[in-house]
Amino acid sequence: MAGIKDVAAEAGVSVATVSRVLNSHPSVSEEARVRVLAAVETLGYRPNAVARSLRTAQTRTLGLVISDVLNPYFTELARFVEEEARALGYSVIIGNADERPELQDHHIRTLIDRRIDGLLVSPADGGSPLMREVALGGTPMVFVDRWIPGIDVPVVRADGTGAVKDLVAHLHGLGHRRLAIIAGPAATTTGNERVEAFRDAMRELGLALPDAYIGQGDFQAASGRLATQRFLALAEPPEVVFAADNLMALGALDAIRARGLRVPDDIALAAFDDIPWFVHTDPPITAIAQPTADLARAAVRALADRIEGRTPQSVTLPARLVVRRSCGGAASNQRSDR
Amino acid sequence: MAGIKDVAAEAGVSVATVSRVLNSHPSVSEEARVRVLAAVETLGYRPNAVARSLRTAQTRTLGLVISDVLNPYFTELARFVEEEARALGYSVIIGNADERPELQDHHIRTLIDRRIDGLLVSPADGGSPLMREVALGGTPMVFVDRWIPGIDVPVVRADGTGAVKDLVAHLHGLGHRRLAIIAGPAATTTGNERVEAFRDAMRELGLALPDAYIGQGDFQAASGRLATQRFLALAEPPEVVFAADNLMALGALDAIRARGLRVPDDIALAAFDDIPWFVHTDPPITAIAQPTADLARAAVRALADRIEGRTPQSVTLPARLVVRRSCGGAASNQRSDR
DNA sequence: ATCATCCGTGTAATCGATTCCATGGCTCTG
DNA sequence: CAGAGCCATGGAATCGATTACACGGATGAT
Repeated sequence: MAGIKDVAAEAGVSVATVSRVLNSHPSVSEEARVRVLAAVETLGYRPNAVARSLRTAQTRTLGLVISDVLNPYFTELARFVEEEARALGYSVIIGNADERPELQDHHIRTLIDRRIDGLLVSPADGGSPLMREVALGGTPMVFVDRWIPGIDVPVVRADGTGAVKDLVAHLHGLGHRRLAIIAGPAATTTGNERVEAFRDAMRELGLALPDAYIGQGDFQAASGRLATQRFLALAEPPEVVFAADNLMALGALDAIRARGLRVPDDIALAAFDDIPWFVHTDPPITAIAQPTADLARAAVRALADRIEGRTPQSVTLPARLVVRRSCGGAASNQRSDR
Repeated sequence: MAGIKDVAAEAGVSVATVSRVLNSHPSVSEEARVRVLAAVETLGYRPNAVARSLRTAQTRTLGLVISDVLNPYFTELARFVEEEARALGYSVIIGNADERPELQDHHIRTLIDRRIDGLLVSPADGGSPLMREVALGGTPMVFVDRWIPGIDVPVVRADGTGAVKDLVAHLHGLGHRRLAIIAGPAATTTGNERVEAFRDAMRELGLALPDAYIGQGDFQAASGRLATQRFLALAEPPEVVFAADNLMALGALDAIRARGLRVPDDIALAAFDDIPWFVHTDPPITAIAQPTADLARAAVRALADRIEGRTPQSVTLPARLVVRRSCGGAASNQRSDR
């Protein structure tokens, strides 16, 4: 593969001049420029990004570590992150932690070794020593969706409290009183916040959230299934199950079906995170939608700000309730999404 | 950040010795080894992968260019590709082409510039000049799922002909005679092959596939919706719609619902590509499942073979039919997947 | 005892770019 | 017309690793 030296030889100039042309440095004569460009063209020269990175100490690459690529919410997030990063001239390397802290650490380490310019993380746990070290070590970093208290890094996330309040009011209005929730891992912020928001919203309406109505999940479908089986086995099962993410909602749906029950007639179901498939399930599922694209864009911009010496800002955007048929009532096939 | 020189100084040896220890070169005294390791530990030294790559001319990174990350089939593929690559000591950079050839070219170019060791591609089109050039240029490359005729590169894919035949027999057995298909883009191999397999299977049963029953899609939901609307507007609409991928099936489901029809009573539906969500749609959708994990593993291994000087092999694995309720008949909620 | 081998180690070249500094020619100014 | 300043350019240092080569000392064979 042709190098800068070959181009210099072909154009009859020095490598310094070639480099200047390629980086549009002002001090280059028009004649040299055209000669270099012609040489680049005939040789099909492409600069070696590895060599350039070594010298300039920047890779124009961002690392994105997410907890589960198979979760459509994160897939979508990743897609928009890449889009915005590309617009800003960065590439993205995605690391899938699969909700496993040690895998998360593995990815963070390789990304750092590769000298990525910045790191976007949705932590799978409450904070590995490594993550703290990296943040303190000066690597530009931004948390997205989830964050870790005590690590001083900008956070870009959605605030679901308003939407959860709307949801609880909606359920209350439909006559439901016994509401249960499948929580996410206690080690994640989203795992806790959603339960708290739910509990608060219920309290405001004078409803209690007994411990038996709090299932412990891990953001995976199987845990949603299990938690729901427990709910259904209670002497007084809940009238509504609210899953803290979309995969657990699917597990819940499974468990309900397996029990021979029907949604929403026998039991209602709602989920945090709206995904396209919820329109097509039986029945379509009422969900809380996050502004995924905006979150992704804001996160990338915050990270780019940090990298390029500007002051990054934490961003919190509101989530909103999308009512479908899974909780009963008249709300029908409305095109409330997209 | 500490460099190899700092480690050498700390350990009281030369950089060469440090490098030897780190690369487990045999000619190092036990004493030097422990001293270097200790120095590495106290300094928290991590080798700079960029510098190493420049010198060794390998990045231990694979590029994966897929046509649509939001398509669960490709998401899953990407996830298993990363898993296998990691097991083999490679990182993966994913490029999402969004079914747009120019975006695909962009990703290929940046990946080449970054000197990835090999490229895994599921081409979005019939073959850009760039792709041909890269393949000819000696970059190790493997096609996965889709491929480009005329480019001599190993192909790892699923063969759906058997499963399609099973599907058509299943439909025929249920009494369906007017079968329609929503095809993928003609520029993709999967777009054509699936139609051909369908047509052949029908012919064997003495059925014709009229042009009006071939919808042109682009593997996106919207195109499935459109094609289905056309089918339903025909004087004699089909009894079955078979979508060549999962997103178009979803679009078809939308169109059928919008028309006020019911699946499978009014019209049957089946899809190529099985995804977890198909279990939860209304009704669960009969689909042709690809062995995604095996495909991903085979593709990565073929690429690693090529990179490491062994002879890579093309691999074709059979897809299989998973019967659910969307085509009618007795096939019920069976757990036929996973 | 002598010479060849081998082993552990260090010095320096190398990968392919960017960039500091020196240089020579030119223009501008006083 | 001389000195200052600027511009285009090239030579060489540099980034942080790997590795070819040289070298001295120890070991083994004859």
